[in-house]
Amino acid sequence: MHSSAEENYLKAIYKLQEANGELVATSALAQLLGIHMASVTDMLKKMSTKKLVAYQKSKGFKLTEKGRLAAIGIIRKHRLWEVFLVDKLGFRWDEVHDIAEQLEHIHSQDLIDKLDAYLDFPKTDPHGDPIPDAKGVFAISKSVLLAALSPGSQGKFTGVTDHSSAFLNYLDKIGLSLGDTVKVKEVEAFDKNYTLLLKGKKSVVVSFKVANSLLISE
Amino acid sequence: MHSSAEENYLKAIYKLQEANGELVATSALAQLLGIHMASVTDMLKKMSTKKLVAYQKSKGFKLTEKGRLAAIGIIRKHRLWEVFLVDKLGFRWDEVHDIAEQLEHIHSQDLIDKLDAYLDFPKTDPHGDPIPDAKGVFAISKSVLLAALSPGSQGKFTGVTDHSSAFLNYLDKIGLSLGDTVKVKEVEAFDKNYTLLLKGKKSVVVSFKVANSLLISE
DNA sequence: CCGTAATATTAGGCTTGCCTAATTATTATT
DNA sequence: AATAATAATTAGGCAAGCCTAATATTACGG
Ligand SMILES: [Mn+2]
Ligand SMILES: [Mn+2]
Ligand SMILES: [Mn+2]
Ligand SMILES: [Mn+2]
Repeated sequence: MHSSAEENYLKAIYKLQEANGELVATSALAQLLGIHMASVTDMLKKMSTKKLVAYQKSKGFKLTEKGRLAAIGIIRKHRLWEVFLVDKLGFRWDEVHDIAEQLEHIHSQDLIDKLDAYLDFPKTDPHGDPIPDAKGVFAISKSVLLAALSPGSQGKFTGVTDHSSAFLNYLDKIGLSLGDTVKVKEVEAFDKNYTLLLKGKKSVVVSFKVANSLLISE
Repeated sequence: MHSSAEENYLKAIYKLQEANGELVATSALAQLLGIHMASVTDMLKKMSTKKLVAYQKSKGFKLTEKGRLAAIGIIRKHRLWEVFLVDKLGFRWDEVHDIAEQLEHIHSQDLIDKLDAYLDFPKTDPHGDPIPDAKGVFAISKSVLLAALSPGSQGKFTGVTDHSSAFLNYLDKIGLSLGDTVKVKEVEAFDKNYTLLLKGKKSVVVSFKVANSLLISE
């Protein structure tokens, strides 16, 4: 059984590896975890001994297969708990992350299996992020940033790349929800503002910054 | 916010205080928590500084009002989570304690409020133990040990004093469930075996040891 | 290729929560 | 009351995870 600290390292390393390719830097991990580099070096040596990461001194490190599977297990738990909090307990999507950060460290395979079944085996969490199955396999979803679409194209809003409360609340405010069909009506050349048509009814104008944080599928 | 270790101390002290009256001994706490006396003395000095316990060196200690309320808060969370695990996820009553031991340490008032509402404000947990309300108040329930009843008397089976899996499984096996109406048909003078009538249908014979672990109400 | 800046590691410490061994306090026994 | 047994505390240490300061390594501009 891994400690909560180890599990948080695993998640963070996984995230950085996904984003930036192979080798992860001490500095990047320290920044993501909000701790100092010396602490990261310390911990990585221990995790290396446990074969959770492959560590090359002063070069960088990456997850071993064992570490990768452990990381995916935590992510699975985090996202399933988020679904529970929103679907069953009625939390808003901007409120659940911090609680899930705690719940993801509960150790019980039986619990997570039963929770998964209770939630009817959800494929995505409240933010549109994919939930790996019990074997650690993610359903492949090909989505693109809304900011990459040209006027006239449309698709379904299926995820966000910014998970901050501020951003999620903003989306609530303008009435943009996961699953909405969105059509790019116009892209203003001057300031790159996007005019979007939602489900053919209302239209909203969002900045490039926002368009660049919305994931569109289909 | 208290650490999980502190919360476990609070719960244990509360339990001992309930069972044995006022002052709690270092040795009793050490035994209940499965740690050494020196560790308990250490921790109590810290918790005393935090005004969670009133500590009289070499005499004993007890919870302050602050400590008592904190302890009841943990018990409330533990029991609500047990209800969730049994009622919603389909765990058996003998499987939930260890998982609840972890879940009780999740810090979120909002979470526990919403969970309580989702479970429809249960008054007892799957073992018949009372769940304190949000203000820390227990509904007073006057129950007696089945072993204290004489032939002819009856009541409702509403709780157990032995929470072990072995005992709970045994009750499942003989078909005795929380809420059953139980009538004492006969008490064998020779070996103190109890012959019980369940809901007027089947009858079972249980030992004194068992009768002494069953709580009866009404 | 060299010096400097940026990255990373090492050394030494701290807090939490536990341990063992030694010492002191309390309680029980004669 | 003196002694023995039991309970409790103190002293000194350890592992996990963090920290700061010092040192080493790598990368980069000239
Ligand atoms: Mn999250
Ligand atoms: Mn999420
Ligand atoms: Mn329990
Ligand atoms: Mn219980």
